[in-house]
Parts: sequence; structure tokens; C-alpha cells
Amino acid sequence: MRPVRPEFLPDPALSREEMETLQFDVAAAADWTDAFDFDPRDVSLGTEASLTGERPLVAGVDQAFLGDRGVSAVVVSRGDTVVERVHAVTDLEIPYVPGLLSFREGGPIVAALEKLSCDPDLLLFDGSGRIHFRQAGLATHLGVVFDRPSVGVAKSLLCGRPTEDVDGRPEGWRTDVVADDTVENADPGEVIGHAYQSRQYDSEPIINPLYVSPGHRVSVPTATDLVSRLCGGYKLPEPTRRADAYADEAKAEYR
DNA sequence: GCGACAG
DNA sequence: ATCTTGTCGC
Repeated sequence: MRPVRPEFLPDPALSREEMETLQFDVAAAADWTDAFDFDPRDVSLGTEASLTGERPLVAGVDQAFLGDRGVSAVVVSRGDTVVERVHAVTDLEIPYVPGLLSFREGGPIVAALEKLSCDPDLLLFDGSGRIHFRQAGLATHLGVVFDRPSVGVAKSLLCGRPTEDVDGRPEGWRTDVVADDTVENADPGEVIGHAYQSRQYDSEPIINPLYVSPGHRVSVPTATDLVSRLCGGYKLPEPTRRADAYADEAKAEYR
């Protein structure tokens, strides 16, 4: 896979102001409508045949750290079958700053995606997409750079506000996350993502919801639909879990 | 100045 | 994200 829009590559050498300017440009280039050619109903776990054509290839992307180096792992699968796994290690040039995550972790992610020999229909990232100060989170940024449908799945909320109280909701429940005054390029109240309860126990440990948002070429409702089809009884979607496990494996070899 | 803050 | 033992439960 090669970057289709290299002018948008997340360069850690940019000044903080240049990074923010690039994010506004990335958000302007992003498409938040369902602009993909597969049938979202074909995206699921299991081994059943697709309704129409071949089942989509979903790539889960996750990162792990080794001191001042970052490891990005990508696991591509078609339902339950893993088709390809690649990873890359690069030096981390800048510290973590809320809102600038793609500039810190973009290096290893781009390097790993460039090693992919197959081309996935959907990219699933651990982090936000539109739920971001300039609607240009990790998922949006990389989705635009590779011009590939992408979705962001975060375990906590960066910005914006859920329309309803999210505590103790039943499995399958979802509610809108709307822009607040910290989202610089959206009208307050605009829907930028969902809080989605992917898993919930009958009692005790109350599980927090997932914060799902479009990266590129996917709408808010569809982003959550896709994620819901990939959570096989676990809180996190399977592609992301596989990438997480592979990142740990790769990490162990560089120690 | 205070509070918020993906991974 | 990462540093970490034990522990509760299916």
C-alpha cells in the first residue's frame, strides 16, 4: 500500500502550528459519507459466504512502545481468517500531546502500511477519527493519506459530548457524540461520532462504552455499524485485538 | 488561572 | 501507552 496523498503525511518535524494547519487541511479533504464499494453487511466475523461478491478485507492497526521507539502492527483479516500481518519499528520524534497523536505515531503506522502487499477495504484504528479538536484524529489522518475507508475506535473520549449519560448501558446501545466548543471546525451540536456499548456484563464490572468515529469515506452511523459487526463478544473489535496481540509479539523480539 | 486531554 | 502480582470467575 502506498500513500495516495503524500502532501498530507504526518511529519513530526513540523511546528505545532504547522501540524494544526495540516489537520484543518486533512479534515477538509476527508469524506464523511459512505464512499466505499463493499456491502457493510459483509463485514463480520465468522466464515459465512458474503451476500454479494467477496468478503471485505479489514485491517486492524495498533501500536506498542519500546522506550523511545514505536511499533505499529497491522493484521488484515477476512472474517475469522488472518490474511496478512506486518509491523514496523521507528524512532518516536515527539512526545504525546493530546490532539497531535498522528504526528507521534504516524511514522511507524505509515511504514507498516507500506509493507502491506494486499490492499484492505477498511482500516480500523485504535484512536479517534472525527472526535478530535480539528476532526483530524489518527483514523482521519491516515485514512486520508492512503485514501482508504477508515474508522477510529477509542476507549476514552478526547473531546465532544455524549448526548446522554453513558453509564451502565446495555450491550448494543449507542448515542450521538456531538461537537462542543473545543472542536474548532464544527458547529456545536454537530454529530461527530458515537458512544457505543460493545459489551456489558449482567452485573458488577461496569464496562465503559467505546467512542467510535469516522476516519475517512464512512459516515457516523456506518462506522458504528461496522464496529458492532466486528466485536465478537469482546469490548474491542477483533481486528484491533489481533493487531494488539501482534504488536506485543513484535515488541518482545526487539528487547 | 482552572480544567480537559486518543495513545 | 507503560510499570506489575495476585485474584475473581466462567
